[in-house]
Amino acid sequence: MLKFVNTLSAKAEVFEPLEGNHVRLYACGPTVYNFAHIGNFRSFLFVDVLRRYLKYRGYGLTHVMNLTDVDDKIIRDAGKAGQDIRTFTETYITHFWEDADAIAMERPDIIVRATDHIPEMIDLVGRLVERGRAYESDGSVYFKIAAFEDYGKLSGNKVAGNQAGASERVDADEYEKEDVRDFVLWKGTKPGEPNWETRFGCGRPGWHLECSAMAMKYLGETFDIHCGGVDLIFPHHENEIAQSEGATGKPFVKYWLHAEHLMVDGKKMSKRDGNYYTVRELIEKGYDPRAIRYALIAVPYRKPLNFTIESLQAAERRVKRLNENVRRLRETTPRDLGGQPDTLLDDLATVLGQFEAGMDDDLNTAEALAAVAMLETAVNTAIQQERLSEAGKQRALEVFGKMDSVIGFLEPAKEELLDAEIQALIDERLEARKAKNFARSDEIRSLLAERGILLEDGKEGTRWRRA
RNA sequence: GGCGGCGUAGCCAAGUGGUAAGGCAGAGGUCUGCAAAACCUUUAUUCAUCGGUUCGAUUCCGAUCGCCGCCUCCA
Repeated sequence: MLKFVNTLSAKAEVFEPLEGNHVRLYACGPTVYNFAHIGNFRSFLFVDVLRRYLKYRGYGLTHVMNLTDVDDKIIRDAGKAGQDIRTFTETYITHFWEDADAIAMERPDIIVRATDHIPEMIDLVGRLVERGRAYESDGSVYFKIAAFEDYGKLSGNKVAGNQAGASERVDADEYEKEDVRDFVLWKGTKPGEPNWETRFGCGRPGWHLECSAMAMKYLGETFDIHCGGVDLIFPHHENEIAQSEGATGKPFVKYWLHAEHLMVDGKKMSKRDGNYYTVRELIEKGYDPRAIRYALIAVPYRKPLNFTIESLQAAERRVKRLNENVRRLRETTPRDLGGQPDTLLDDLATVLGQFEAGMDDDLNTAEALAAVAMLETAVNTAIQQERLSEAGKQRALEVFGKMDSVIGFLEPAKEELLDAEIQALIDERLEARKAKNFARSDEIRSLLAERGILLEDGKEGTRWRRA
């Protein structure tokens, strides 16, 4: 039974889609003003694992992700680059997907840009104004928190700016609000900023508004799951609830799921503090992208993850071993067990059960990965003891495939052909080894190495790989 | 100040009211022309500390210490 810890209740709840077998999922995407760092990707990979597991469990899925392509930092940095924001953000959107592809992130079904949804946002603002939950002031439109009783139900935070000594900052706000708690829906135009002409005047959308408008456009006024990082709980998601429920009078989201932060050296990784790694930077340093994926999902999503190069190196060894173990399984010739019981089949069932139990438990990837490791040991043991049956081999490959549809660490099976000359050398070496002619064997090994082919001798024969 | 999270072996980490999964690293062994890989064995009398509840707590309650996050843009 699939369970999630819902931020709304702070409890584990059994997952039941609102309608039949179909899940509607919204996840806040990146603000595309720079390269996303691996802390951002931890959050996106959590959503990736979630979407993969929902599909694994047989659910239909509509997964929407937004790209915030208009905000203060985008305007600032596009200005520095001398580009319009569309051109500027296009570059980082491209880079975002390059990184996402490298770490095997599946694409959401619907990917939307904020600037393509201005009419929907204005429509939402209109509904809030009609219901008395928003007001215009000095060219901007604000949400009136006093008119929305449920404000704070997600975060437990009733009021923004309640830190001791916060009054100065609130007073310094450049917009004219009736109440310091109120937040801006539509920002009145300012010189030099991109803006849209609307019935609420010339301006641009507030950040929170974007997600409410786009989520409801594609998923309806009430949908199943909304994800994001914990730092979005307040105020972003709290404000989304206020805007959406304030306009529709209906529940906005059934399950809110939030990923904890990635830390580096014990501190939250962030662009502002400069203590961050990007995916491309780690790849350039030679780390395996699949290992980056492993390191980012190995710790369950609701726990802070302290990222270190050591943890990445450990992940790299694991991913390499996993791929080699699967390759060994593919290459091993099964045996006839001669009527002896095939205990591997029992082990496979146990291990798959643990994998699913772990994932069912609020996506406990640590437990699921333990199951993967035990699967590897069970298979290797069967091979070692020469009791891998045809049925066992097929089932083991199937189980690896099922697990990998969720975790995504396996390289696709490569069918590489060797040229005839190299194949002849490998064959000759095999003969030399049989004849215990080790001098010739080593000589051929060197010849092959010069051609970029490395040999590895194992119990099941000699394997080659490209250097 | 308000709200919330965390503290398990050298490191990462799961987990439970009934006596500690898994991974990485380390040690020993099997195998091997050498090596690698693989497999086997081994690595926490103990789960930050101190109290309490209980037949029994790492797991529940309270206190203390330490670390982190949100309350301003943030994944």
